[in-house]
Amino acid sequence: MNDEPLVLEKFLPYRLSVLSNRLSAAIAESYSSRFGLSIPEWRVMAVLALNSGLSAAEVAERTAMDKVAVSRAVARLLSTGRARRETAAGDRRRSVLGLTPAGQRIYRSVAPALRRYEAELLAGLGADERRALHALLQRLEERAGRLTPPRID
Amino acid sequence: MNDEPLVLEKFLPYRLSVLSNRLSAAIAESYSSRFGLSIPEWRVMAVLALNSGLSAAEVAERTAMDKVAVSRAVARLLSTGRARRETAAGDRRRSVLGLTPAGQRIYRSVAPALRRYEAELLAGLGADERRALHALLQRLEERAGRLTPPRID
DNA sequence: GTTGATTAGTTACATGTGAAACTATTATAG
DNA sequence: CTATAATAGTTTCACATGTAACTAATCAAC
Repeated sequence: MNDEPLVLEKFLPYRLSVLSNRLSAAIAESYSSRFGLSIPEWRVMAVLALNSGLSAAEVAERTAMDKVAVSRAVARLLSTGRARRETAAGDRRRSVLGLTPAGQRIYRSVAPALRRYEAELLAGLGADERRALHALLQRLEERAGRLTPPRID
Repeated sequence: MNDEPLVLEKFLPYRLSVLSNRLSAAIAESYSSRFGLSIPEWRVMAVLALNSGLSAAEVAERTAMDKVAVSRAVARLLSTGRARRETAAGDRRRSVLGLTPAGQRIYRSVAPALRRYEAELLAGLGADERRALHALLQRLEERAGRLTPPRID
């Protein structure tokens, strides 16, 4: 039905991957060089900053990370004094996570820089274009969730 | 100037990362389970299929991979009989890469499935929306290239 | 042409990552 | 209750990946 060749540079998933990797690398470099944070650590911090008291599994949900990655990121945040952990009263399997004051300070230092960066990235777009981008991404996200994976004959 | 919290789920680089990882994982699963190809191997194949005779460095450019990743992917493609390599006449450092017939068969089997997948992904969008998406991505790509990295005070 | 600098590509090392196995705790079935 | 299953989180192992060091070939300068 469609026999055109697959040109990598025009293939949407590839373009998203390249763009995303560029952005992530630039962003990660900033907080890694300043605070020695990895991407998983920063994601956990970003979620805990606004949702104190989550369990590891809940953090995993909201960061799109798997539980192993969360476990490791939390372990490092604990050992560097940036997160705290208690055991949930009533279910001693569950942990109750939060940032320490030191962790909160780091978050308040990193978050605005990343928001500025995002703002610069979007600076070329008008309000309508931003809305369009937002809507398009949302449609793609939904659709990606439902889609049946590629089937190679 | 802007003190709103950074909500991960609304942060553009994060959204792109999650979407891109979902798509890449679904796609990679298909050719990995069918042919044992890794993402780097597939990318190299996709480029060589349409540009036979490239050197490793040229492949690296077009796939946005670094030279080490290309070297390893090529090594595996050679050992599995899917790529061939000669030494460039006139510059014996340079390699001249291409797919073997076996590699071409795999490409012709995988590429249409991925194009169908992309088509399904875009099926919800009208022609105008696709153009808008294309244009927006292009603007973001350009801008990401120029942008100064986030500066944390 | 010999020396030093560059370029192409590979190898080594240290670290990151995912899948599966494991521990501890809680829930469910009988 | 007791036994079995399910859940939260950690650890282990094998493998992937990035950085830096390395080898080989070419280029540039003299």
